[in-house]
Amino acid sequence: MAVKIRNSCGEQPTGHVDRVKSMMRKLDESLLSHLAPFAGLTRDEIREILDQASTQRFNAGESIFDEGAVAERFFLLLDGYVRVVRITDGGDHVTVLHIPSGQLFGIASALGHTNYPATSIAVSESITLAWPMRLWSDFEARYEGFSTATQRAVGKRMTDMHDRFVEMATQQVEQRVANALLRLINQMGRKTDQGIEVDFPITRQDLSQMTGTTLHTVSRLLSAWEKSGIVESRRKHIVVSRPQELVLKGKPGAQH
Amino acid sequence: MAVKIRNSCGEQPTGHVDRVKSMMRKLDESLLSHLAPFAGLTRDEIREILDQASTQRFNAGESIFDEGAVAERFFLLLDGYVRVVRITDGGDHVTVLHIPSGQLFGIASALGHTNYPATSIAVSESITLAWPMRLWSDFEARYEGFSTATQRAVGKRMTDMHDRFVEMATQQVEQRVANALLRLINQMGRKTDQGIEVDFPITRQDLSQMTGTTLHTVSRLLSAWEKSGIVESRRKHIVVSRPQELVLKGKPGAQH
DNA sequence: CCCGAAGTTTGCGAAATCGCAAAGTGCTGC
DNA sequence: GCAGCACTTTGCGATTTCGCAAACTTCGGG
Repeated sequence: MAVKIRNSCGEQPTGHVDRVKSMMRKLDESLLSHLAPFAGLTRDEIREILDQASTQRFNAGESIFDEGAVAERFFLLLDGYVRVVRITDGGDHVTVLHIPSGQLFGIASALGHTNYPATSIAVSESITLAWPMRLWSDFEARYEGFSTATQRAVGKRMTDMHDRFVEMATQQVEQRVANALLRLINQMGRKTDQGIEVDFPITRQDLSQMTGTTLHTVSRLLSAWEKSGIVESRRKHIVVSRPQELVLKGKPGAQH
Repeated sequence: MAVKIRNSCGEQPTGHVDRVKSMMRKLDESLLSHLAPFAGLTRDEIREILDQASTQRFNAGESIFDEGAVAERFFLLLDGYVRVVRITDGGDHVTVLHIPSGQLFGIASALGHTNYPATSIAVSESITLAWPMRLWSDFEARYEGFSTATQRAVGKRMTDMHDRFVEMATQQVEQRVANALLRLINQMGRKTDQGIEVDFPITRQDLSQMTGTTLHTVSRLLSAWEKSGIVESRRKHIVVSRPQELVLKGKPGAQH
């Protein structure tokens, strides 16, 4: 095994950039072949799909599309992470959803929409493929399983949303934050020596926007958890060292 | 204009029962022809669809299907109202959604599910049509527009859900309850002399389960609003007499 | 006609969470 | 190497909302 190069505190492993560069050079069929919406398609079909796609790179913090804009394109996240947010009249940001790489997003057509219902922002450097939205119905008609796979994806997001809604309606802040963090490390976590780390830069404010609380309260909770040895955190980094104990915090009736 | 017969306080108008009876007798093509999923289909197609359906009647409070059960059938609500709830480990009930008549529900297949993700309960006497779930893909394939219409319906429920999530994350209880009540009278309201009444029996507890609060708090809010002349309520009945003022209560920064 | 169940109201103290303020800390660019 | 900005921490009082308790009201059934 290669010796790990420790880069200046908290950067993505060097592998990332290389991967990105290679993606930008050529679009390999194998990029898509193992993803649910394209599983089972022939090499030629995938080639066809790739040839119609445009690649794009986004820096962390860059917006990919904005709420209300006409939905001209739909996207596949090849690498990185994307956050979907809604902004209220009062200016509050609420994070509706996180997209890990490999998933479609901005799929307004799958929901019968002509405009994007929310804003998408890259939370770490991200690479996307994008297709003109008019191809959506072609894809559904032409490619076996595409439609089913996207339905399933929509269904999953729907039930996730319900889960979070129920959580918001019934649990208190500590439980909500604990569960949000657990979801993050489950779906977008990276193993480290000290535990599982959220795989993109994340602030207290970000967490508060996912859970409907304030950055202050999140800070207090993380401090408390850090004292109990459940998490370790640095600026924009959160490592969960004892996930099982965090699970307890996420359940109603947990001890304090 | 006919003189309105005032029936014993708060019952459904007599027309309801008659309508129900006539539905039970024969299934008329006109029942479906104006509903989005079936719009534009021929008389014969609708006949075909109706012939495969089974009709069922539910009393208020009766469960139509339960969370987790294998999704054997999908439903169309012909008359009445249905509430979709999730029940937490802690036993809390959270209302995810209300279905007005004319809409499909229990459409797990549209979301790629094999089991119902939530429980459905009739909140007033309700009549449903139901089809075996295996027909879902037939319907999608055979009937022009069915698929699109259901996608749109799913999309609408998705954005509604997002809206409510954002609301839950950012607004305080009074605003949430005000908005919930406004949605109820907009979508399932009935005009009366005193204002707009929620068209099915609804308790403080029900409202609290829609908004993530307690029946006590809802009671206090309704009492206050009643004092200001915004609503009038009797046991299980809520009439909004001044909707515009309720809209103000639903906005952040409203005066008290 | 009365009784019991279900739904509603209200008071009051307790708890959770916020909001504001101020200070600390780490990172980046120059 | 330093300045400035972004992010974080923490204290404390204010506010919202809950939780519990008790009484009241309405309705339907026997």
